[in-house]
Amino acid sequence: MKSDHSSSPLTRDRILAAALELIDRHGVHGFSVRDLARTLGVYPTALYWHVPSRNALIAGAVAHALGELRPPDVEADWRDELRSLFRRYRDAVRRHPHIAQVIGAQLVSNESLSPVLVDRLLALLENAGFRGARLLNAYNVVIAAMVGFVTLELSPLPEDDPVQWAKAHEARLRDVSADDCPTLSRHLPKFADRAFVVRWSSGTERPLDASFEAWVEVVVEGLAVLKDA
Amino acid sequence: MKSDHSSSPLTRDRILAAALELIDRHGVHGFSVRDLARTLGVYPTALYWHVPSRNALIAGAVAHALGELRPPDVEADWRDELRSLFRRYRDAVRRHPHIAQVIGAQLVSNESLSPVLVDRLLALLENAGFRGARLLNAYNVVIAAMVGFVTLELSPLPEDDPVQWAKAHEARLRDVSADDCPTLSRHLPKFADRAFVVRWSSGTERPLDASFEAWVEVVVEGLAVLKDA
DNA sequence: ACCTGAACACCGTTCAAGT
DNA sequence: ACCTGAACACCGTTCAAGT
Repeated sequence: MKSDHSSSPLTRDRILAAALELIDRHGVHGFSVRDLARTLGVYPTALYWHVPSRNALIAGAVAHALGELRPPDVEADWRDELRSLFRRYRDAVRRHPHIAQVIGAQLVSNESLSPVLVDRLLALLENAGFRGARLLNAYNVVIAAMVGFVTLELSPLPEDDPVQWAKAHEARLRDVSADDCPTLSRHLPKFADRAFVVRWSSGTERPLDASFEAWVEVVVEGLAVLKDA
Repeated sequence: MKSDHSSSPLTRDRILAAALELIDRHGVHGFSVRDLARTLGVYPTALYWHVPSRNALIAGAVAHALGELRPPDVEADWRDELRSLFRRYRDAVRRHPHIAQVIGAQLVSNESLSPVLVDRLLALLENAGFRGARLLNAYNVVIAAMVGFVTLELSPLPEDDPVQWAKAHEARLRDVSADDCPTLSRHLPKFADRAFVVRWSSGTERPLDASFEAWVEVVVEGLAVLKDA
């Protein structure tokens, strides 16, 4: 399971692959340069010859994880292509859930989406009929939609003491007063641990599949309205 | 400008307010417990009597920043209420841009959205006609939409060396080949620094106002379709 | 109840030195 | 070109001790 990295020689690729593996295991917060060096059987400072900083290591690992993400087919139906792009993206991130927070929340990760993907997405939207300012807006909407939901869905528990935090949050929700929050407490049974804010598990353990599919439809249908507005 | 915190006595509220101020100044990455203690004129360990951990400090500061966020008016038109909720949320986060990454990317921040807000949002959607599983999905869509775009828009530059990173990323984009990426390079003039991935400034300096408004319409219109599907 | 003070086990990154 | 090795300036958190 845990592959052996302590063979020679050190390359940028081997370093990033090992970094991704460590992030998968311990999360971004728990990822340290010194740990990585230990795994690779070198001095921490040896890594600085190949990669400029810890941040660059994380960004590189994320790019490594999203490298496989297939761009849309420019000639096919734009709605179908967007739907499957959204699903492919989600699947790719779910293989490395801890990177979600980095992609959503750090501009560095912009490097992790390939220019080719951007190009094909633009071509797809242009073929669909989006022009000028509408093309720019539609593009931004698609990227935000693709990344946004998954970032939230897979956002990790506090790294300190996840188990205790989950129990505390669950208790806090059960104690919501029916006087102050009548609608929430009425729906709590069906919402508990299945809705943003009203949950104490990450999407890794409890995926929000149905809501994700609804999300995809909302965005696609909304874009159709925007196009013909 | 930089208020004096070194007066007595230490309370949870004073600590969180000071923490928020430090995060505004140095970002989450640059925020340290020891710095905060210096600001407050106490030993670092004194803080641990009031707050359990650094993570709790950050979560508390975020909650402090979003405390003012006004819930929707349950009786009014649901589309208008969603539109203005989205705008209020964005305005609130823009006052403390560095917290965006925490809200989007850490489950802890769930504590920062008040149960009352959740309750009113649910009531609004129920009044609009969403029922059962559709209500759950619509709710998740709204939260993801509210948080998602802004998290991406305000995601910070790499804390190491922002200026140099921005220049490097700009250069990388200008060098995109017209052979591999014909559509992208054709639209680059209009897209440069105004679109996700294709930008090197954060939304703090270069807000994506028009795309945000498009986003709001896409989500609202898409939800209308979901409701009557 | 609330804070001091020392101590523990870490960090990321630099720079000179080796090969 | 690539890595060692020592060193710098930090961290978050614990725990016993003070008041």
